[in-house]
Amino acid sequence: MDAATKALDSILADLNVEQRAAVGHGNGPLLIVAGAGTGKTTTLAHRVASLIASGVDPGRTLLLTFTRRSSAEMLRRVDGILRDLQAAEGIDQRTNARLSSRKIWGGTFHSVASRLLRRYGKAIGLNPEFTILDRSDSADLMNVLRAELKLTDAETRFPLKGTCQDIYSRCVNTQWHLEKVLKQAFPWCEEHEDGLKKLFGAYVDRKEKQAVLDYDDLLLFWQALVTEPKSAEAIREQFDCVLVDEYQDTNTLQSNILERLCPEGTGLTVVGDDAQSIYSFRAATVRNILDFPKQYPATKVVTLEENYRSTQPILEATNRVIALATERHAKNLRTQRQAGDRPLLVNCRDEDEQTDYIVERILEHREQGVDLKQQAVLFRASHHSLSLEVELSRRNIPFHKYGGLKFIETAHVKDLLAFMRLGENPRDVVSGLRVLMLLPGIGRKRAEQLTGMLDTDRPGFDVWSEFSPPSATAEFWKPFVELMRTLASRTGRKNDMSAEVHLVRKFYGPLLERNHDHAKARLRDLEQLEHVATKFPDRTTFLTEITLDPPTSTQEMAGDPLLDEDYLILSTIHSAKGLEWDSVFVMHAADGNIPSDMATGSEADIEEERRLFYVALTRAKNRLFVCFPQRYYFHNRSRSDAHSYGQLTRFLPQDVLTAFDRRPAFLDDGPEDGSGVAASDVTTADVRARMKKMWS
DNA sequence: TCTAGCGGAATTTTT
DNA sequence: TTCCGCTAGA
Repeated sequence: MDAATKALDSILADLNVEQRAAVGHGNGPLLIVAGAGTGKTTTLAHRVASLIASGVDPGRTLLLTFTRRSSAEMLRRVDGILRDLQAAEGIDQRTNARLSSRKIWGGTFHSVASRLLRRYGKAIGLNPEFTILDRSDSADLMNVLRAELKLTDAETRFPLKGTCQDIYSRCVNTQWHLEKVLKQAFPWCEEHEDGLKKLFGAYVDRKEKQAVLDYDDLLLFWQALVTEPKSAEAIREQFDCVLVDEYQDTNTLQSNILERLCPEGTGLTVVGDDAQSIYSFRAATVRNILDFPKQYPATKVVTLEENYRSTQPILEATNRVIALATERHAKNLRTQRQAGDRPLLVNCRDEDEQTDYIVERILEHREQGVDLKQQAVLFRASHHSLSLEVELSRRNIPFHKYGGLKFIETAHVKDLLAFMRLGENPRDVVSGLRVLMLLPGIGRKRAEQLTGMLDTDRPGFDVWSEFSPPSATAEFWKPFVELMRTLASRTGRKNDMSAEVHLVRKFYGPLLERNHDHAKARLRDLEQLEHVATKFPDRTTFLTEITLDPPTSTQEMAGDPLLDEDYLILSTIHSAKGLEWDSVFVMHAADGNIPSDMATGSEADIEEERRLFYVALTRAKNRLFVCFPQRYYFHNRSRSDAHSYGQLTRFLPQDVLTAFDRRPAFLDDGPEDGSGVAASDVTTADVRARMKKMWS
């Protein structure tokens, strides 16, 4: 055995048998079915590291992850392993920089697509200077076209812009015909099939004219790139190994790209857990992972069942929850960590009591030495945490919130970015219209006229100097055109991005105060954006990254976080995927919230909500709390105490509940005997709730 | 042609 | 409660 092999062995020593099998597997297609907390990241990182150590060129390795955050984490782990390896081999890293993850192509499907398209796009006739529309931009464009095509007659109630966007996106990502998509997912829009066809045709044309791509285009054109024989070969040539994390959340289009990238599955590794598939609303299909072995008959399947995260009592509960799912790769998670508290189902009288309970427990844990950072509160929908946020602020408990409305989606940030996008790509009419309509005196008509003037091949914004603005616009017009010319002149250069944001901010600030409430807070946001911009080398990178990978929490924008700072985590369950904490609180575990009322249309929807609940529970290492408010007040609670009774989530039926301890939030509080409420949940509340349902 | 104001509708998860 | 689209008046 030579030194290198020995070193590799010592690195693998910490892994279990299955993990080692996955890491050491050869070049054939590999499916790693990794249950929650079974060391999926560790395994994948070791596989990447060992590939590199065995001579695979990192620059020819493609690592596709679900978020930028997980990509960074994965590469960090790979580097750590490689460093250990070199130390074990006795190689000084400074003299041998060969083993490094630096050149790996890592990122999300979308960000990798954007890189590839900027490099090879020409081969399929794509202008590599494209700018990217986010979801709401693309809905705005739909809206413009909807009006142009006169599809908006009040009588027919044509679908709203967001719905049009959803339908279009689903067609692209499922690769189904419009008719089938409408029938399956949007039956109430079926009568508009012809109009939608017209709309989508126009949408495709317009995007081409404007040199803009939406999220779906990034994947669609990547697919084209690997289908077109000439470019396909170049791209396939580029990669020896392709590894995909969170495979259960990929869609048909993505699996199709992989198939063309790795014919027969050669060099392809996918990792995932069908029990954690929670993105079907984005056209992800759990079939991808379930059918992978059929798609690539040579597939080796490795199943990881040894859980390193949670205690046995927690695992007992989560196993029971997922056992009720209808179809899945068989798995039964086990752990060596026998000791620990049983998970707790906490009956709260109402939302306020839920908030109080969570806050008190969290503080108590901190007293016991568990950092806030090691505790998380999870919820189905972003707004579920609002009252908790208020209480945390009141008590001066710092927290970071993940998921929900992002900083980047707020009107003022979108406004500011629109200036820069227009500077980058004067053909980007959506940004053009947005920016122009900010100016007083300019509405839809004049904005359209002005963007039309840019349609010529004459570069820059000179034509706008010839425009004589209405009197309301007069004072803004000259500085505006000046600003746009400056921005245009900076295109394609390495630039100080914060200076550029500053330039726009100076012009836009006064307009913001005219157009929006809470101007002060919004202006502060823009200052933060200016600060963040310093990190980017040029405008193209800045705009691309901020659209494809927006900051996940508002606090993340506030510059470098202090490492020693401690804060509580609040997160939507979706955004909590792949993460773990010592203590986890799942709040609002009532039917209607989990599963969400919005997602109980079909059997498949409900199954996905079940998996979502499962994902939430499996984030916990040592302590798990499921909170359930029994009473929900109606919105104007100051005027009346009208309320309805919630029912415990249907994902915790009696035989699953045996794995939980049950307890009221506060034992000796309130007029009623609290323990009575806790002992049985079949009370008049249920009867009344059922009666209410009959009439609603 | 723009904008303010009114009434009705919707209300999740995200690259 | 907020957001969207439409209408009427400037």
